[in-house]
Amino acid sequence: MKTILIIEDNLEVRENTAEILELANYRVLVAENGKVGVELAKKNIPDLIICDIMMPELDGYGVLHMINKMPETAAIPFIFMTAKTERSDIRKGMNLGADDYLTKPFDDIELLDAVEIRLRKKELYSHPSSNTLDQVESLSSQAKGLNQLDISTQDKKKISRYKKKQLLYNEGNTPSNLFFVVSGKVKVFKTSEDGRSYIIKLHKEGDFIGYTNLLEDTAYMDSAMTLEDAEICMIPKQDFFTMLYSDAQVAQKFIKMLSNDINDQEERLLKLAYNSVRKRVAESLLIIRKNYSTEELTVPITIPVSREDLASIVGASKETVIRTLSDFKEEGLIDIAGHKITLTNGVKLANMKN
Amino acid sequence: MKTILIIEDNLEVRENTAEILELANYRVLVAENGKVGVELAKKNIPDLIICDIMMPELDGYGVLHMINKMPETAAIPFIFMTAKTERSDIRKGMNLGADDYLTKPFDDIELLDAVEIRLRKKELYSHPSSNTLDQVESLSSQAKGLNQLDISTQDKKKISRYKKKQLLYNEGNTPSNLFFVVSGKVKVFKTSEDGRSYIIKLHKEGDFIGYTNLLEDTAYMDSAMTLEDAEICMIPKQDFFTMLYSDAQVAQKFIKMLSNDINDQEERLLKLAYNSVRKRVAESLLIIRKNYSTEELTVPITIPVSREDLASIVGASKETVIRTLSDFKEEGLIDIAGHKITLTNGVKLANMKN
DNA sequence: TTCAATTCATGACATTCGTCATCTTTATCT
DNA sequence: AGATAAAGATGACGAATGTCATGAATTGAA
Repeated sequence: MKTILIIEDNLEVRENTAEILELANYRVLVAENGKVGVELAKKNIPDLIICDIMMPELDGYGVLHMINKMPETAAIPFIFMTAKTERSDIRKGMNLGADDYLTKPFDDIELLDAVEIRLRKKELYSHPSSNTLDQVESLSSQAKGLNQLDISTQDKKKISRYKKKQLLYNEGNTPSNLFFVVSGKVKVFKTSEDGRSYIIKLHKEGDFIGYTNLLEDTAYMDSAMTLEDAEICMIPKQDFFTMLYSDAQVAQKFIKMLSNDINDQEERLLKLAYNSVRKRVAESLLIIRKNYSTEELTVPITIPVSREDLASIVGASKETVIRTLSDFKEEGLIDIAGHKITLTNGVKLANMKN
Repeated sequence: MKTILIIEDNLEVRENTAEILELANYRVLVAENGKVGVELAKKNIPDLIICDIMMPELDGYGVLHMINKMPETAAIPFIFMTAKTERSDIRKGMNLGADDYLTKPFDDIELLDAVEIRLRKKELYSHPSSNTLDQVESLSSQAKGLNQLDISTQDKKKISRYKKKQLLYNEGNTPSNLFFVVSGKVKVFKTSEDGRSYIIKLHKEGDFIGYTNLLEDTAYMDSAMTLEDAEICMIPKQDFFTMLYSDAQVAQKFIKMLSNDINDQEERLLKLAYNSVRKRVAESLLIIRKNYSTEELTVPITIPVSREDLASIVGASKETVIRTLSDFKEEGLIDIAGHKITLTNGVKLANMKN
């Protein structure tokens, strides 16, 4: 959600504007004068600032000047409001570096249009498409293709067949291969001192496994086990590093994968900390679903999962998870047939309240 | 030298404008209609476009639309000219994403001011100044050594001072800087829908902040706030990527940091899932301790921490955490004086059973 | 310093969740 | 297919944790 700061001394205009923006699903901060506004901007780093020109204490031009001066706020799009439609006033604002203006009175559409276009523009500038970033981006995706090509053509012999519940590696092992899943599902999990395990990640065909410890050059801190019969391609450490050092795009690709993993884990930490088991079970089911199908949530999908594994994803005791599943079944959210669970109402599962 | 493209059907206006800009030492391209203008823009990628609205073939709005559509030209600042001073015409241009406008007739100063400010604005987002480049050089060379980074003596000017409880960035913001902590502590946290927050990581002097979303090129998924007065060095996105792509060692360093973060988070996930609050409180205290001192566990260390922040690290309610602290105090593990907690028996805290 | 605002601390109570025990169903292996 | 092992389901109960309310202590601003 984007945050917008409104700086305006007139209560009515301020509240009115705030209301419109809130209805449009922005987070809105308000300040009744320039001084407060600048402080708020510095503290909260909004995504956009709307500021009146005529104000006591510190006028809009002053605010703009200060915003532009501080590096942390200089890049925030700035829209000023003015009752004066005189050309020179607007000109002055634009020449100070404002990005747009609104002449009072303005209606909802004008406001929302201006806000939206400036937010979009900002994003555009931050993601310039002709710079190195994008070049690397495209090269990287090419590299991805090459990678997988290499793997599939290079050495078919190196593909190992694993049976259900076979370990790829165990906590404490020293990494000597990068794993690439050709087919099948693999769980990566960690076990605590008292024997309980938590599934860090589920992998499906096309995923790489075990790169963090390889990259860090440390022993595995988790274990990987197949959930079903699988074909795994093992890329020797040596080859992996050769690839990594010789091809900058490969490095970029792994950097992106790592960053992505981190963000996923942050999300899970937050949810693990504060969501109820009920909600976590629902989300875990959807996580597994994603490993089996890319269909829309409205399509019922059947997933095979042991209660034990599910509990290890949820981070709760097996019994509690089973009870929750029973509840879901009664509520018509899922169907249970043996260890197979059919998600009949994915939408409701996704919108589960705590 | 900056290149400016003028798109204008009227010969006199076109030549006049071109002349002024050439005198001001810009390289000028001219097009006599919208079609030619778009083609020229695509071929030459100017630094700024000035375009008349009323034109045969393809009018200014159409040009702007096409410029915005093509990724290679979308980020070029666009100033439109109009003889009409009517509000709605200017509005229409701005809403299409123009960056500024000129109303005809305009004089030299108006033109040059507008051009200059838009070029400067653009630069703010995309181009690294030579100053910052130098700074990155120094950061980068020090990063190689993985030694303590000390830039405080080198470039005091580029360091921003932050007060207690100031936001560096907010969830949803678009990253445009990499942050480097020169001094002070910073918390990175995530807030759930129902307002509770979880502290993902505590940073101290010498840490980089905000690299994951920068690397992934996505909006921030967490927020960063100072815990005490701090000095933060901001490295523009562009510079960061330049450094990353040009220097394999820097890339390696970030890869290691990312891998390390992942392993830390895995560990926290496991503990959050199965450890008691009591144990998690003990560990959280030790995590904070690590941010304040590298002394042996046997040495008593005093840490300042609000109960709220502590609860956000533990992942439990504030009251529960406070109760646990009271227990610890009774057991002689810690001393409490205001919001300061002294870890008198770090060893016992570290060996806490569930 | 003094006072107001915030933060800390604690009690009472509701709720969630884990544990253990037991029974039922499903999967696996000849 | 039938035997046997493994996994799933459910009840009873207690411990852990969250919630709300209230008063005490601490901090920060004037």
